[in-house]
Amino acid sequence: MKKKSYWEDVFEVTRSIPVGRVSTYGAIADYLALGSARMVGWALNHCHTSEELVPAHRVVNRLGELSGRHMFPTPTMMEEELTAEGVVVENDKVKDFKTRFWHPQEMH
DNA sequence: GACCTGACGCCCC
DNA sequence: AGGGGCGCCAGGT
Repeated sequence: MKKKSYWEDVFEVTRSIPVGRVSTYGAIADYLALGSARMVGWALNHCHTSEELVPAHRVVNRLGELSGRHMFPTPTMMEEELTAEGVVVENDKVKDFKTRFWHPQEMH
């Protein structure tokens, strides 16, 4: 069976996140049955290895916090991108995160 | 080959 | 409600 590297799956799911919506490491990990949300963060950390652009800024932790913002070229880039897409970011946290939350299950 | 760290999450106090 | 600790998988040193 052809088994793509799990980070490829993470990239695909991440790219499937609609504009203006956000997802969480835990949701993606649960959807892909990775068993650990850390693997999602780790995979996105190497998202630059993928030739396809990965909207990693749409992935936040379970609290809706931009925990990965410090890993971007600039700490404010993640917030800028989200704001540009219509997502309100307040104090490094997604406003109305509960409403903005998108689960990979929805695309199926 | 062993130990430590990491873009996290859940349980307990 | 807030803070701290343990568990998770993989990679780097």
